[in-house]
Amino acid sequence: MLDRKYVVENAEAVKSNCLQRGASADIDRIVALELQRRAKLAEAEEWNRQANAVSAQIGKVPAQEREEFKEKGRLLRAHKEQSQKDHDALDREIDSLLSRVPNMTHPSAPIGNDDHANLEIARGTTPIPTFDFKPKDHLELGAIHDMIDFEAGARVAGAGFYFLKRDAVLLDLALQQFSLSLLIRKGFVPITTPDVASTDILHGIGFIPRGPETQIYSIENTELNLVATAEITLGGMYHNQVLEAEELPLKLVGISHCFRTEAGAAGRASRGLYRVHQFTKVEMFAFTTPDQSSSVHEEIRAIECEIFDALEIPYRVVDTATGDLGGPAYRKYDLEAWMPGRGNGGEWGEVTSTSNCTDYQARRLNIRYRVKGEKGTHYAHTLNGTAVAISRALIALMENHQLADGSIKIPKVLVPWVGKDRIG
RNA sequence: GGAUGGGUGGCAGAGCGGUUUAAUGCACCGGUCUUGAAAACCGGAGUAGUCGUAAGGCUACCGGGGGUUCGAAUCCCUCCCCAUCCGCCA
Repeated sequence: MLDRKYVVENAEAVKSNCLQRGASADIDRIVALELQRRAKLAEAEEWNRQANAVSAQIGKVPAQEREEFKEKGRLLRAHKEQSQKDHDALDREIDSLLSRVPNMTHPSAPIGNDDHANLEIARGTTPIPTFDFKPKDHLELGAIHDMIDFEAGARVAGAGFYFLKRDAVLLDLALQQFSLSLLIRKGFVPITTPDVASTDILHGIGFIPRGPETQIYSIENTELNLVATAEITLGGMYHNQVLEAEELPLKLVGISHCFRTEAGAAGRASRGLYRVHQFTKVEMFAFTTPDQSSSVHEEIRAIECEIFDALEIPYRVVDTATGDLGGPAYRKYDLEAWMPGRGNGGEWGEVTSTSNCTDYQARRLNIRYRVKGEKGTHYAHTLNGTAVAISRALIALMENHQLADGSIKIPKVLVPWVGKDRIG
């Protein structure tokens, strides 16, 4: 959420930002309502002040005059209640309008309506493989080695769920172990998080759990929801907390299951593991001061590259265009891995994403930091980035490392965890 | 899940309907004293919103929400959390 004061004072900049991001938001109305709200607040406070003054006198006033003062107090409180009610109504309306206004945008982010405007800015060290045979997709490879069981997943939980079996399980755990230990070496604090979170935490991060197009599974008769990413729980971890500036940047690496309804995604290219309702993800998260966030964002991006280079998977890095940033991101980089089994002869498919959300999430979550010796507090900046999303990493890994006989080469860095250098 | 006791400023801890602008102690910052330090003494200090060029006002905040009252940290309801005990259980 943006700062109201900022919106009032920079209405034109906010408007043009909304335009670039394809967000329809009535900024003029927000500004007008906010000005009304402030006036109502001043009014309510003034009634309250007068009422307080009357109440303070009652104890000292002679008994026969008390009734008169009480009546005066009642009247003032009634005025205060009315002003307060008006104020609260304005406040709620502003809040609901403001929650649909996206974050401001990094000046270097490419401008455009959707992912076609995304800008490729780098490639990984592993070249796109050339096969002297017809490469199989991960579904065929999975079937050969009995690694993924979609039919059983459907029987148990419906389409979009699956069982990992045999070597896929070893790969799953190997990817987690490898990425986690790499991040621990880089100073990230390892964390396993709840797989559910309350609705207000989801709102704070920028998810809308109960809308018609929600991506979120909610638990009936509770305020709990299955998390779509550990970003939700890691960000929520410090809800309403004040951090010390000297402990920033605070870098976390969390492991969680991720649940997504994928409502409205039917029909999109989604064979196999690419778009599923549940997967496991190793996620980076950072709390920083405002002047640290850009460099930490670059650091997270570099770590994502390091991981996929180490996995010997070809990828490109994309600077996400304004129209494709979503609500909270100020800037976003995606890693798109080469997936030989996608489309006709291979396609890029998103495997990681890292966002600098500046203070957009921290404002609603009320996560602040304090500088020693200075008065007051400031909102922290939050960043998130995928280390490894297991399902998509598996696709890229299996399809890129396949050999003519259908066997799959295990990248060197995973061999210690898998216990062998080849599947099949 | 049941029973009981609790949630007050950075921490400890009083207050249980109106001089509370939340006592007091510790920790913290500044000052006096001292060659320096300690001790002692004096003073200061929370968060947020809002008004004001400023100095400085004002309002809210004693786990969250609601209620009673002219007035609530204090009384009532409700939810959450913590502690201890019991039950159950990976």
